[in-house]
Amino acid sequence: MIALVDCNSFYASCELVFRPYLVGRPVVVLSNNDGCIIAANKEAKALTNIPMFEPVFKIKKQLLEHKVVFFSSNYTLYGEMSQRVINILKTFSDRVEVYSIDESFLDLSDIPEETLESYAHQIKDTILRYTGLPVGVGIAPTKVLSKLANKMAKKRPENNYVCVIRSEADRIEALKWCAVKDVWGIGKKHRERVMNIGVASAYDFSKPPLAWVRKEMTVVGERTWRELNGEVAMDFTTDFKKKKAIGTAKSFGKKLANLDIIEEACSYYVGEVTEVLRAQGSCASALQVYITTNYHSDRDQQYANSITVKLALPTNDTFVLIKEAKKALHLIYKAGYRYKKVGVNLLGIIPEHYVQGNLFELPSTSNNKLAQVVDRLNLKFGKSKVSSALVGTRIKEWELIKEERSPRYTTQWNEMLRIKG
DNA sequence: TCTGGGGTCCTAGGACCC
DNA sequence: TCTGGGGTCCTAGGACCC
Repeated sequence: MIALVDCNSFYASCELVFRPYLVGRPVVVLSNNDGCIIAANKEAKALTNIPMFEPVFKIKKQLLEHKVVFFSSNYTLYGEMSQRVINILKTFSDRVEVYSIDESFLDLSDIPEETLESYAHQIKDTILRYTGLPVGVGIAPTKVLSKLANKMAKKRPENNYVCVIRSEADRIEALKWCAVKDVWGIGKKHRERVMNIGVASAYDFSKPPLAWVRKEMTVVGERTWRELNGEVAMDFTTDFKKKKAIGTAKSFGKKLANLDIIEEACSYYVGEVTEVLRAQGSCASALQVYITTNYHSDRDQQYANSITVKLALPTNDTFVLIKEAKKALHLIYKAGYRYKKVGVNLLGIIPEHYVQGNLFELPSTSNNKLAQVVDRLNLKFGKSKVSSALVGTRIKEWELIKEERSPRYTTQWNEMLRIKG
C-alpha cells in the first residue's frame, strides 16, 4: 500500500505556525512581486469572491473588506519547514518518495493492513505536534488512488484527514465520488476530450477501452487509467532526483528598457541556477536565455525572444556561464521595448565526472576551489551574499517586490521568533 | 501602477548515419 | 521497367503537475 501525505494549504500553514494569533482568520500567500494569490487557508478559500491565482490588484477591495491577512512568499521558510516534515516521514517508512515541496509518497507495504488507518493518524498527529503543520493522509494500492484517497481525506469532514482505499468496494465508491477533473494527471485539455464522450466521474473514466485512452491521451493517460483500475503502473523511487533542467525567470519589480540593467539581472539569475547545478554535482551543456515584455499590457509594444546556445564544453563555472549568457542576451535584446522579465535555463545537464574534454580543451577545473568557497559563504551568510562582479550593483533597480515577507524564522539567527518573558 | 515560478514527460518530425 | 530498411539524436510543442 502507498500513502500520500500532503500538507494542507502548505504556504499559508507555514506562516500560521509562527503567528498563531491569526488562526481562524483568512490568510493568503502571494506570488513573487506580490502579483497573484498562490496559497490560501480554508478560511480564505471559503470567501468565494477571492479566487486563487487572481491578480491581487483586481481584488484588493474584497481582501480589505474581509480583513484578509496577506504574506509575500518566503521560500526559505517553506523549504526548511518542508525538510522537517520529510525527516519525520522517514521515521514512518524506509521508502519515501518526495514528490513536491508539500507532498510525499510512502511505501507502507510492511504495515499490517488492518492497522493502516491508525498508522495514518499517527503520522498526521506526529507532524502536527512536531512542526505545527496540518496534513492529510490518503492510502491505497496505487499512486493515483492514493492521491484520490488524500482528496477524500480532506474533503469529507467525517474522514478527519485520513482515508484508506482497501477493498474493491472502497475503490468503486471513491471513483464514483471523484469528478474526472480532479483525477491526478487529467488536465484541462484531456478533461474536455473525455467529457465529450460522456465521462463525468473518475469511475466513468475507468470504463472506456484502454486502446481509446492510449490513442487520445498517450501513454500518460494509459497509466492513469490502469492505476485507477487498481493496477500499479507508475514507478516508486526513493532516489534523489537530479534535475534535468534548472531555470529561473522572475518578473522585474518594474519594467526595464536598458540592456545593462537587464544584463545584471540575467547574470544574477545565472549565479543562482549555477549554484543549484553545483550542489547536485552536475554540469550544463547548453544555456537558454529569454526576455519578454509585459504580455498583459495593451499599451506596450510586445516582443519576446529566446536563444539556446550549446557550450563548447559542459561546465558549472559561474563566470563562464555569465559570459555566455550575456553574449546570448545581446543577440536577442532589441532596443525600444520595456521588458518585464528575463529568464535563464540550464539544459543538457550531466554529472560533473562525465565531462569530456575535446581536441582543443580540457574540462575546466581552475575555478572549482573558488566556487566551493563562494557556495559555502552563501550557505552560511545568505543567498547571493557573494557573487561575481559581473552581476553588478544595481539590484534595487530590478529586484522583485516583497512587501509583506515574514521573517526567515528557521534559518536566520537574527530573524528568529521572539517570545516575551 | 499592478497579472507567478519551477519543473517533468511524451510525441512527431527533421536531420543524419550505415 | 526497376530506387531500401533500420536506426539515433535533437528540437519544438503539447500536456500536465505543484
